[in-house]
Amino acid sequence: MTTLKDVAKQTGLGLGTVSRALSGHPNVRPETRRKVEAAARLLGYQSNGLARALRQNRSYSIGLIIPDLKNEFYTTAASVVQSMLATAGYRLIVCCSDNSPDVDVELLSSLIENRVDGIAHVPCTPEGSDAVRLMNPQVPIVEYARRSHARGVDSVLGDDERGGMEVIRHLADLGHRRIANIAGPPGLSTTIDRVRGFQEGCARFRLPKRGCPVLYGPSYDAQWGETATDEILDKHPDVTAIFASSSRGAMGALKALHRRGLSVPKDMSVVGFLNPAWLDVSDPPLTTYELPLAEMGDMTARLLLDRIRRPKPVRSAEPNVVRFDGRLIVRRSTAQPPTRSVS
Amino acid sequence: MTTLKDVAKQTGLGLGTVSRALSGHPNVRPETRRKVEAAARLLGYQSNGLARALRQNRSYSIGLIIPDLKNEFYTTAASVVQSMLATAGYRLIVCCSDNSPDVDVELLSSLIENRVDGIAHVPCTPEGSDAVRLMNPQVPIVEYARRSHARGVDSVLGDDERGGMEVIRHLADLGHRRIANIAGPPGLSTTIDRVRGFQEGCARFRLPKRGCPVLYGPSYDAQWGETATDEILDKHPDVTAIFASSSRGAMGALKALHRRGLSVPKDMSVVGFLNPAWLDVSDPPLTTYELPLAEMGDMTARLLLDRIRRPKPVRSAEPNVVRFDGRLIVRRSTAQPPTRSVS
DNA sequence: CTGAAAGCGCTAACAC
DNA sequence: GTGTTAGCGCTTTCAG
Repeated sequence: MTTLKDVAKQTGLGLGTVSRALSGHPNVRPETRRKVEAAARLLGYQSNGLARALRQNRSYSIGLIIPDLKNEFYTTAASVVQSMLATAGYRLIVCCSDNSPDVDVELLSSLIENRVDGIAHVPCTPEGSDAVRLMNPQVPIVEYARRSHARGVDSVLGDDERGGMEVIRHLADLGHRRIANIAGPPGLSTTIDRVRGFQEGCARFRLPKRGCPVLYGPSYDAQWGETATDEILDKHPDVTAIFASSSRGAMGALKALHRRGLSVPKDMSVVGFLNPAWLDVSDPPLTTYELPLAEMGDMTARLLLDRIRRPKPVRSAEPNVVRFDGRLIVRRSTAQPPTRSVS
Repeated sequence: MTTLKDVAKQTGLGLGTVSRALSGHPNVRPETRRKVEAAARLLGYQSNGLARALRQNRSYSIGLIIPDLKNEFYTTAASVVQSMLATAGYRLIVCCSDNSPDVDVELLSSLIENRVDGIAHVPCTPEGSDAVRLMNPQVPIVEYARRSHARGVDSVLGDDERGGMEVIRHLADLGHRRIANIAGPPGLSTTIDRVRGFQEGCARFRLPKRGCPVLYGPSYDAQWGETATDEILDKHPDVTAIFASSSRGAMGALKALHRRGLSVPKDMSVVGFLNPAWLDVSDPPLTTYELPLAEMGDMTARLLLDRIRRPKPVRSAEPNVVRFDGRLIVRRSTAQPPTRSVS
C-alpha cells in the first residue's frame, strides 16, 4: 500500500508537511494542502491507523464484552454504545464471553494487548473486571448491567431489585398469594437483585414463604424457563403466578403452559422481565418490568468517553455507579388467581 | 506500560531473544524461555498488539459491518462468526451501518485504515463493497445475506427466492387466491429475491396478479408491517393471506390485525420470514420460512479465514457464492381462507 | 542458540 | 510554513 512517504515523494514535500496537511494541522499553506490532498487521492493513499495508534499511544477503539450477542438485553445497549462512540470517532470491538469466566479474562487481556482506549464490560463473575486492573490499571472500564466487586470501575445498572418488588406488588394486588420465581444463574448480580426484590416483596405483602419458591437455573434461556415451569407445575401445584426474571424465561414458561393446555392468565398469571418487542404479540401479551436499555447504553458510552478524555486525576475519585429505574408494564398475562385457590 | 525492552533489561538478554522466547519460537533454550517468562510475569508485561500488527502487516482482526445490531437475522450470524474467528485467533470489529450507504463507505474505509485482515459485509446498496476494492484491492471480503454487484467478493446468501415461492405454494395449497406481500426496501437484494419468489409463485399457481399486491416499505420493521397491514385491509379487502417477508414485519401485521379485532388464521392467514424464537409463542404461532443462519455464519467465517490464509493466487479465481436453502415451518397462523371469499 | 540492527508508517519536536 | 529527525514497540534478518 502507498504510504506517507510515497505521497511526500510525489509532491516533493517533506514527510512532516504531508502528515500535517492530511491531518488538518493549521500550519499548512492552503495551496500546499490542496496539492497534498490531490496527490494522496491520486495514489490512493490510505493512512495506517496502526502506525498512528502506536505513535500516539491511542487507538481510538474501545472494547465491549457481553455474554451473548443474540440477547437484546445486551445488543440494545451495544447498539447505542456503538453509535455514540462512532460519533465520537471511536470503533467498537465487540467480544462475546458466553458467560465463561475464562473466556472473559482472555478477552480482557486481548483487548488490553490491542491497546483499546476503554472497555465496557458485562462481568460474569463477582471478581468481574479485576483481572484487567492487574494487566493495566489505567484503562477506563465501565461495567454494564451487572456489578462486580472490582474496585474503581464505573457501573451502569438497572434497578433489578425494585423491579422484582414491583412485580410482586402487582401480583399481590391482584390477589395472588403463591408466586414462583424462575430466576437465572445464582452468582450473577442481576439474579441476586431480582430475587432479593422478589423475596422482599413476598415479605412485605405477607405471602407465605414456603408457597413462593425461587428456582435458580443454569441460564436465562427459554429452555430453562420451560423446564422450570414444568417443575413448578409438578411440585408446587398451588402456585397461581410465575415471575420469570427474564423475557426468554417467560417465553419458556408460556411454551410449557401452552403445551400442558393451561390458559394464561386464567389458570396462571405470568410476568416477564425486560421488554423486547415480541412481548406485545405473544399469547397473551406479557406483563413485564421494563428497563430503559437505550438510556443505559447511552450512559455507558458517556462515562467511558468522559474517563478517556479526562486525563485521570478523577481516577482516584470514587467510581460512578448509576442505577436506572424501570417501570411495570401491565398487559394481559396477569389477572386474578383462579377462584379455586382464593380459598 | 512495560515493554519488551524492559524485560530484556531485567533478564540481561537481548531484545530478539526475549521476543522469540515469548512468541514460542523454537530456537530458544528452554531455560532461557523460562527465565524470560518469569521476568515478563514479574513485570506485568503485556505485549503490544499494535506494534506487532504494524511490523507483521497483519492485525488479526476482522471487520464486520451489519445494518442493525438489534436484528437477530444479523446478530445470529455475527455470533457464530465471532466465535469461529475467536477460535482462530482473530478479533471481530463490529460496525453498524444503519442501512446508510454513506456510513457504510465510511466504515469500510475506517476498517481498511485499521488494517483489518478481512471484512464481512452486509452491503446496503447494489454497489456494495466496491468502495473497498478501490481502497485496497487485496483485503478479502465476503458479503453476507445480501449480494451486490461488487466484483471478486465471495457471498453467503439465503435462498430468498425459493423461500418466497414456498410460502406461496403453501398458501395456494390451502386455497388462498389473493395474497398480499409486505416487502422490505425496494433496492435490497433480499427484498428483490423474496418478491421475485412471491411473484413467480403467484404466476405458477395462477393467482390473479391484481389480487396479489406487493407493498414495498422503508424498512423491515414492525412499524412498517403494521402500517402496511392497515393499508392492505383498507385497499384490498379481498386479500385472505399476508406474506410478511420479515419476522418483524409479521409482528407488525399481527399487531394491526389484533387491533382491528381480526382473528388469525380465521379471518386472515399470516406468514413470516426467518424464525426467531418468539414466533413460537406469538398469537398465533407463525408459519414461516426458516433460513439456517448459524450455518450461514459459519460459512462466512470459513470463507474469510480461507482467503486470509491462502496467499492469494485464488484471488483472481471466481468468487465463491454459496446459497443456503431454508425450509417452511407450518404453524397455526395459516389455514384455509374464510369461506366468504372462496367464491 | 543469542545479540545487534534495521525498519514497519506515522507523529511531534525541533530547527530553519 | 516546511524539512529533518527521533522514536512508538515489535519482529526479523544477519552475524556471531
